[in-house]
Amino acid sequence: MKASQGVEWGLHLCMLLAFAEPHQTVDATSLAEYHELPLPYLRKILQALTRAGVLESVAGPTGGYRLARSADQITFLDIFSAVEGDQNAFRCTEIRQKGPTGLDQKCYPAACAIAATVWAAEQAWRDHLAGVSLFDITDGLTALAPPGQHELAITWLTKHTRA
Amino acid sequence: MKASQGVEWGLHLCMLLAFAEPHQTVDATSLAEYHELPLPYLRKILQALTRAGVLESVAGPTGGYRLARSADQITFLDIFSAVEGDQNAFRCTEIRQKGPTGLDQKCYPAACAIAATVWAAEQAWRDHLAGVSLFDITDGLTALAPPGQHELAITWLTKHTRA
DNA sequence: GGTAATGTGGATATGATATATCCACATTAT
DNA sequence: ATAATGTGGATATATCATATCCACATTACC
Repeated sequence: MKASQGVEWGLHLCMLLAFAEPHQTVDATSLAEYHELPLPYLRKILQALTRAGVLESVAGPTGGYRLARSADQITFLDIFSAVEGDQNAFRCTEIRQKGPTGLDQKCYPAACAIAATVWAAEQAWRDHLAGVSLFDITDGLTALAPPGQHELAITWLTKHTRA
Repeated sequence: MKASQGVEWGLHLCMLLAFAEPHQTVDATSLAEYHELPLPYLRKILQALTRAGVLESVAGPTGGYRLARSADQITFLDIFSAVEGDQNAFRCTEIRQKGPTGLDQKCYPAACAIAATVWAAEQAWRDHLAGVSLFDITDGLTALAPPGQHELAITWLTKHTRA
């Protein structure tokens, strides 16, 4: 089981944008350079985050991306779901209904107990991700002893943000 | 993010074997027929479960597979890890160290806060899976109103188990 | 000891999906 | 009008899950 690279990119880039001033945007090219990511594919990730309502996009010469709401209102689950989709990782194909002991479909009113158990575990995972916001991390980072990377990030942002 | 089919197969087949008498084995061909699974690939899954110590294999004409220990000592996590491996789904590639604000590697004594957060969520998921054993499910199934599928399974087992 | 039935491990083929790229178009500041 | 930007579709490539086969080791039975 493997999460896509885009999740890591999305989390780090949203974290970066959380340090920017509200309403200011950063263009995709700058974002790609910041973490040395392939620009064409990164655009897909940014579009997914925009469609999901995590980011806002602004077209035009001074356009770019910014958080769609305040950092404390964006959770890790929001970003994860935006990139990966919200399908369960475990897919029940109802193999219990197959084979020599399989019964007619109407004999299975309740969900497969095995699938239900695994899905409950996935819910625990989602609950944890939903409990952490971008602000929770930025807040923790600024509490670390300088010179921290977040200060470099803020300096970098002053050169790459547009009104 | 997607879990492999083998996990579903492993869970259902271990559940089936939990209904068998201790020391009795079921051969791979019968197991494949029970859920209409492709035999050659199923063998790989059974081998993985055996390597991980979830199942025991017996070679020879009356050979086959059986649980390596009692059903209450085998958790969903045991089976999941046996098939999927124990790597984290989220892979941190340390993109924080790359780009214009990247620092020398020795400047990063602590783990990436983003990766740590996601991995903590994965741990919550594992904790949940580790808290459910095969016995927990079989015990719940036999409490359901008959005629239940587990009774058909037990009948089927009497014709496909070997001493 | 021979034979047949089983599991094991390696090699390989196939298919699905993530990753990556490109292009025509819409939007907007200057 | 021009240039810089984001959008969406189409497509190529790479990676991994899925699936299959084969030579071999093990063991019950004759």
